[in-house]
Amino acid sequence: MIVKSEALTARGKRTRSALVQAGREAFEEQGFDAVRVDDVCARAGVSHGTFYTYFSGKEALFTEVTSAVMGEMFAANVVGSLAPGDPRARIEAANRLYLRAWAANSRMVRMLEQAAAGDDRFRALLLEVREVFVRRGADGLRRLQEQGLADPSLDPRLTAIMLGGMVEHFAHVWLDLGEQADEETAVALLTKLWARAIGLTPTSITEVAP
Amino acid sequence: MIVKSEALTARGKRTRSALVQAGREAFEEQGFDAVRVDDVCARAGVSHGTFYTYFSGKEALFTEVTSAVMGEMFAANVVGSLAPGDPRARIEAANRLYLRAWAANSRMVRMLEQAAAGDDRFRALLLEVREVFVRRGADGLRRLQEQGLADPSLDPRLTAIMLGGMVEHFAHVWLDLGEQADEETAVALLTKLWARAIGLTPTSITEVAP
Amino acid sequence: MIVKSEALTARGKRTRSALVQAGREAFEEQGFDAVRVDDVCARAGVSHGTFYTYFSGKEALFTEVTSAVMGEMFAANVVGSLAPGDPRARIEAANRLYLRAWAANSRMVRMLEQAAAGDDRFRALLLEVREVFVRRGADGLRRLQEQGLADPSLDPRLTAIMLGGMVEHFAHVWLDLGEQADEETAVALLTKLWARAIGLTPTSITEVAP
Amino acid sequence: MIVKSEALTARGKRTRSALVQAGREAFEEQGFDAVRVDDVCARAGVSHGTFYTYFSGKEALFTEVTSAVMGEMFAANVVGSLAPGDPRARIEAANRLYLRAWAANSRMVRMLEQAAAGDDRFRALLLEVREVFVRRGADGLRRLQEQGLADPSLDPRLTAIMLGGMVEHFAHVWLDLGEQADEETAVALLTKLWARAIGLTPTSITEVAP
DNA sequence: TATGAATGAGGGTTCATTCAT
DNA sequence: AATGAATGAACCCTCATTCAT
Repeated sequence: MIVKSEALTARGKRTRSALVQAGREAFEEQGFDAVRVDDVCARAGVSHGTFYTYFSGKEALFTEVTSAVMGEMFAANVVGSLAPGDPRARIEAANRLYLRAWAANSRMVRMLEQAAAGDDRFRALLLEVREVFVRRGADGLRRLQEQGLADPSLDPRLTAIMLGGMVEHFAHVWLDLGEQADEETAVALLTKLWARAIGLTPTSITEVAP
Repeated sequence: MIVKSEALTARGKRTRSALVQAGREAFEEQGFDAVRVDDVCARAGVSHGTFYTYFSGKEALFTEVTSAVMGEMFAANVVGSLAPGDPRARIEAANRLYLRAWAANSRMVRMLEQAAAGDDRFRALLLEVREVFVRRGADGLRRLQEQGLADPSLDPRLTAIMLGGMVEHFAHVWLDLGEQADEETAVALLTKLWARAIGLTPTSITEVAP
Repeated sequence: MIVKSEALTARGKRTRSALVQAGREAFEEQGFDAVRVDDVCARAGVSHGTFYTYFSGKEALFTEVTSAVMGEMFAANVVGSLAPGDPRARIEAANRLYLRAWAANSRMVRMLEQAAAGDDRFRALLLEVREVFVRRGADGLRRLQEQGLADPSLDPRLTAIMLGGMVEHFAHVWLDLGEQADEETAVALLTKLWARAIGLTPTSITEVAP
Repeated sequence: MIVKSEALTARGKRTRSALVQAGREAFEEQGFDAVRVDDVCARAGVSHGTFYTYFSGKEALFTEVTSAVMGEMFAANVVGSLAPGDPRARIEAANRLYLRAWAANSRMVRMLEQAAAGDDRFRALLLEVREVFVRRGADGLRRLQEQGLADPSLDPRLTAIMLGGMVEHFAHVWLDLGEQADEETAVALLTKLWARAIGLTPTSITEVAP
């Protein structure tokens, strides 16, 4: 008797999203295996019987939570694509957004990575999200190459994976492992390294924003 | 009545290392939580009871295994430091060694990352290993800066973290997530990106370091 | 707030009998323990809560259903008693009716047997129904004995139990366990065995019916 | 880590058979569904964890118990076939043995009937046992027919099913439903009914086999 | 040393029943 | 009358660990 989001009374919707929220917090704090269904229920303030009204089990909740997080990551990426300006500014904006998306979702993505090691469905979800970021990075580089602003000999996909990985990995070290750094410094350095790595030609008069 | 490596009969040593080996395989394939002590014993061809002759529990075995892996990572790093040649060649050699070290230990390091999220002792071990790599990268960069071969404005530590992360993360994407690439191409590109990112001045005549 | 059959709106009556019908089907297909109240409600097209408007619980529904079935068995028996004719024809008619009553109710009677093993109320109901059949059989035999048509040394009750059991059991083997046989052959053989077993004297000129 | 009968230490064998014995008692008293694994463990005097050392679950225990019971039924039948003497004496001996086999196993056979309704594996086991009895009865009748001692027009299989069913069913009514009767009377009546039903010719001089 | 039987805390899940709407 | 969300007792099962042999 599992109930989906649709066709729920207001009360049901409230309970369901309380469980999703509680689940997200629990997974982030403890990891998939360490989370007990009862923990989630206690956080959400419902009995454990109620849990099974909405989800078939712990894994189903996890799927729901990760999907939501991945959705946020997608959204962050879309917003980022609106950034205008000269190439360097765009790279900087992208890096900043990327770092912030990670700041919000880092733990859950790591949980997903963990889950992906043992379950192909999670693996597929992970690869799907990753692909969006890779493609966006590769497209950006290709455009610069076409405009003669970046080294045309670089393989766009592989380069995007490597430099994107640099940002993603730094976010992890920074946020999860406690490496000290402030956002401004980090974004500036990431941008400098990225720009130079692709051989970005400084547009003759690089008027920096005031 | 746990027995350490020292003071063991030959038979005891054999049993113990069979358990460590079996444990490593099991952890790599299934992850810490999914591994049951029985799995390890079955792999090692030993009865359950025997396990506790050598280890106080599953966690103790994990500690032992991760320590061994970290030791291999250290060793790889040390070997890498012997590489001679011009800066570019040294960076290339380091990247190649790094990728290979990951090829051998990627899964266990990820397990350690996972364990680090919930246990401070594992966290400390992880940070310790990471520090070795970071320091080596930072030292290398500082030397180049002193020789006037790299951009002196770069923060050595932060830059080493970022570029080292690029390599580490690529190894993960390549080996664990199945991104297609051959080692030569990957090493060449990583090296090119790394070198350009730090503003490496192409040394006209490759004077080997003293 | 359980509502009985009397004093119900038309709508209420419809809902109630939908539940009884759904319950009978469910019990026949799955057995008492395997049936969940939700199954019954789903079959009846009613929400869980509504069930308890009409029945105090699963057992109450079961009681209702079995009572109905037992009623049908009684009715079958009554109809059978109207059969006229010579003794052999009456025995044949009774056997045929008995087999047919089982064809319609076999599963539910078995459920009742099952329930009777653990609950004295069901046991009493079962014995009550059985008694009707036994008594009818014993009375029939006694009449034949008084008429000098059957072996007077037979204990009427015990004989009725044994020969009646033969018919009942055959019905079970035939219908529930899938033994191949057609009704005509079965009824003829049961009648022959029964008649001979009680030492039925062939009435010299048996033709009664017009 | 389920352990079969073979390859067990003496202690293991003791524990295992204690569980089987406890299981049999529990199933007989309460029926499959009502039995809790913990009940069985308590009866056997072991912790519930131990149960799973020997059986994969409740159903596996039930399979084991029913197999044992069916084995006893087989054995009873084999012993019965040794009975010598004139036809009437043989029928009487068979009926007595049959009643006694039921006295010992009645409850478990009913459990099996119950289980057979929902599980084809149990159904197959039930049919297999039943077939042995049917075949034995049919063979006996056929031999009498060939010797000119019984009505040759009777279908041996169907007749055996019906008369065998009479005995089986009486056993149930007698033992499970509490119908009052003593064994001697019951066996004598069953034998008389059976013999007359098949038209057994009284052998003038009852020569017992040497 | 090695064995494997025994233990029991701990966790996931089901489902009859209650109750506010 | 009907609904369906919420409850929690009751069960099944796993597995790390202990211990007698």
